Amino acid sequence: MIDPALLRSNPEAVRRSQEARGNDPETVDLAIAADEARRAALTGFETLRAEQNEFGKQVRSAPKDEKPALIARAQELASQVKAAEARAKEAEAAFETAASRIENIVIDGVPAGGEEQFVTLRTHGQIPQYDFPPRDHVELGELLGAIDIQRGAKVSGSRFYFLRGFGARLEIALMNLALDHALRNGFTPLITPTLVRSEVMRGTGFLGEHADEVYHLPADDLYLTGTSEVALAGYHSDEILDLSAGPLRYAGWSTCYRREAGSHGKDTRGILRVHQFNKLEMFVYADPADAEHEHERLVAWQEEMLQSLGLSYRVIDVAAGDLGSSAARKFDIEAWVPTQGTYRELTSTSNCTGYQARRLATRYRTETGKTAPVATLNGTLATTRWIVALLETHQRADGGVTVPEALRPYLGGLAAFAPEDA
RNA sequence: GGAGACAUGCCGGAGCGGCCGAACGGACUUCACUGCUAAUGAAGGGUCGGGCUUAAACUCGACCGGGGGUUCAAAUCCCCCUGUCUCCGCCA
Repeated sequence: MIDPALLRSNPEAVRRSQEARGNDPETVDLAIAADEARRAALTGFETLRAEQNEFGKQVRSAPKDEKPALIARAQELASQVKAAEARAKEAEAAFETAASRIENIVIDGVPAGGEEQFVTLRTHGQIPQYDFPPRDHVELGELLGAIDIQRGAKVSGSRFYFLRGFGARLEIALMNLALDHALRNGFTPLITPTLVRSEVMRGTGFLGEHADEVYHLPADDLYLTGTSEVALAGYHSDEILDLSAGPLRYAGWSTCYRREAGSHGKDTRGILRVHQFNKLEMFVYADPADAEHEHERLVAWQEEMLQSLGLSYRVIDVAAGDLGSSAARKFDIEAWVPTQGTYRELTSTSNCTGYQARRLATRYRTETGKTAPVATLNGTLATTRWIVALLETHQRADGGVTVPEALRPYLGGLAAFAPEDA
């Protein structure tokens, strides 16, 4: 939710942001008009209401014989108030609709334009070279008995899979490595519900344009979350947080469910794009003044993870037109996937400033004692998808895979896994 | 699955349809007292929005789980929803 005060005080900035995202800047003028109409309707209602309240006091203290006349007059007033209140509610709803078309204000420096207009901030690691034809993760997964896609499809359909043996252990190890990394950096682990009520799904903005990405269970009117961000964002809704000791950092561990409705034919091979996977997600409630620094910290922690796993990657500043509606800036880290000859997204971290928190009424107390929306940030610390880059990057000519040192303690010291171990 | 009770501010807990933004306690903040702490005394409070403002102050409206309704007037009466708890049954 956009800050209505900003809409009034600096409509130009809002217009610029909408343009950078490729949205119609006219949405801003419509929202401003709706805001004015809303305030006018509200003032009308409140004036009448004040009159009615005053009248009520007279009725109470009037002598008995004067009461009938007063009540007759009061009845008229009551119907006027009722009508004015209905108008005010309508105007309020109209404003909310208009305001919802305005996405979060993009931070200065974010590249304008669409998906292809991202800026590469830095790259890390050499692009790995092999003196044998590298196998893709599906082939490696089969050789190692680690990934079973055929049976995944048999049991649940396309984009489902079994992780088995080394693959299953690898995912758990990866999640545990990430969890320990989070713990060292002061995160509180949280295992979140993956089914949420419609209000929470709506409040976190996932039932907007991307509603068809979300699994819905109509019998119970519950939604399966595509990321623990949903539950983590809802966790402190309607609360005033104490941020005096620094930001509140949570590491949410959950299974994630995505319909992938708009991506038919895309990444159909393997486990790159699936309906169900696990993810360890960082989620931070921060003072808005500290949000951009915190965002840098989140990227840094993500990079530490990828580096410790020996993956080559680039960090990109995602273009405005490719940001989610709540994000003011987003950094993706894409790891090199040898058999695809390109970088693929492994992590994503967004700074949502106060946009998400305003709608969820998550506030903190400023120095003056007033409340203001907190800034929320999120970022991936590990997901199932990482297995793709891990297997492919660390493969050997015999189809075996070297385990990065950081992961070994989580695999009972295992340094490598070969087809004959399967 | 069946039956019932409850939902009030940071917490506990009152609350005849108008005198209730809400008693009383506790916590908290400020001040006083005390060499310090503790204790004691006094005072003060919430949230959201509108108006007016650089801001504060001021002022108006709304908020007693959520949504409707009755009424001139609802924390209070009625209906629906959600949640919590208790008992019985069932399953583990």
